[in-house]
Amino acid sequence: MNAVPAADSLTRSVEDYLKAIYRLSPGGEPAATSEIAHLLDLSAPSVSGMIKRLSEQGLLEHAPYRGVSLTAEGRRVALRMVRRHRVIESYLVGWLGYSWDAVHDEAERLEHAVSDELIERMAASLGNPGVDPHGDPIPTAEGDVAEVVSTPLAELPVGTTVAIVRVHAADAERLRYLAELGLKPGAVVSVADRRPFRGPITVSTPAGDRVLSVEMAADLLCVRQEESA
Amino acid sequence: MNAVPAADSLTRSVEDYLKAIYRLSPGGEPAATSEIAHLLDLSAPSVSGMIKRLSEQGLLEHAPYRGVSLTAEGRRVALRMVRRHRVIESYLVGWLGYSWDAVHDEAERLEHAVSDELIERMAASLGNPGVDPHGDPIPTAEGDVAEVVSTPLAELPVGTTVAIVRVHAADAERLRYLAELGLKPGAVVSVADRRPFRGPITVSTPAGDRVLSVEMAADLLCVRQEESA
DNA sequence: ATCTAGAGTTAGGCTACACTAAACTTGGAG
DNA sequence: CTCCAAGTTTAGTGTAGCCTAACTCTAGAT
Repeated sequence: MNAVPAADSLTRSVEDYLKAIYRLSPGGEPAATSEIAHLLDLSAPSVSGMIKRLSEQGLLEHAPYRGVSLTAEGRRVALRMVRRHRVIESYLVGWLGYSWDAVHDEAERLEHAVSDELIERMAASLGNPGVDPHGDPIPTAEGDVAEVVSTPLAELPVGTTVAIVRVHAADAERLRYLAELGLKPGAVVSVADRRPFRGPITVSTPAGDRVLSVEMAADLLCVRQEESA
Repeated sequence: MNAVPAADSLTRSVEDYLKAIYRLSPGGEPAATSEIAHLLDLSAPSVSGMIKRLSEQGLLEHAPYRGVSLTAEGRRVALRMVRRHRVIESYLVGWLGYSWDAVHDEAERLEHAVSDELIERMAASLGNPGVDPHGDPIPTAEGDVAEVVSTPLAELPVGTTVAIVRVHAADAERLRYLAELGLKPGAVVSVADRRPFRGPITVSTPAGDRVLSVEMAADLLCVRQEESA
């Protein structure tokens, strides 16, 4: 009745730890125990214990009191999980009518259960997209990520015209709100006004002006748009 | 990062036990510890221990040394898992190009990870089918199962014309072989010959005659076909 | 140069779920 | 009616992964 690959068979927990550490070390610099604990909603000692086990397994490099970083193998596993997560999110939005604010939890559970086969079939049926519904790049099956250099809208000067390429809002409510405002990946907007002292930012969109807090604008990653014509 | 329903939160193991017990008590009569152990590939003491826990949780009725049966609540959970399993199998075949012999393991893992929401969306996108690719009935979200009364092809007399409604082969190889022979749910066949002493059975199909062992024929569940014209 | 707050680790404990070995029930054979 | 084999349960362990409490290290303030 049961017949799971089992060869590698990393547990859900292990996969979550590796993914979290990957998230926390964008450049490869070590991640702190407390950061991991906070991200995974666990106690610091639990994380300490798991770090020890994963180091012994060769998935992490641990300098006590100095933080952890992924080994090549750990990074491979983490990227595999990220690919899974983003392919699943894309599939749910693309084929099953989910909205982009509702896919995270589902993907969080499914990413541990799907086979590589299924992920590849999902990706293929979507035309092997390069980014997920939030604009986050989907690593290839070989583990390559195409990171686009982008700037938070919050840091752009007045007058700039940009395309939103990525939306990093954590929670569903924000995502829903941003979608209502038309602020999704692909949208072309320009910064119309910025109030001082971290005051609200006004952006012009094809559908009208929107006023955003700085925190909200920090979630919108943009690339400068070439002026056409 | 994690936000799973959690309210009910039965573990994978528990879900597997309940599903196994459901499978073993088609009529509600108790299932034996050893049968459960065999089906789940566990030791008998492990099963005994779990039975105790699940009885305390009100999911099982346990008469020591006499076997276990599901409570109403246990049955509800089991049927939910069966629905999940069969909807997933149907979806993989219907939309992701899987063949019917390749879906079992995938469904076995996914059934524990999907949300009710996703199952309903999958079912809807298939037009809420009543049976899965093997012809097994899919319980409704409310927990009703429409069992069709069927007879194993192995028990039919020569001359009978039947429609195959359900194929119970356990392993992928057999399923692949049967598919090659055109012996799938929906196929209309008639029993052309039966050799004595559990000898081979010959069935006529639109695509030609097929010779099957009794064991193979026992996997093909059929309903008598009304003679038309 | 020292002290101390805060981060990190170790110690010890708990639950879920598996295992083997040993003890117990049951029902059928004699 | 007794005995035994098969099946079941109890007893005792082990591992994964979590927790709290207590201890240790590091780095910044004085």
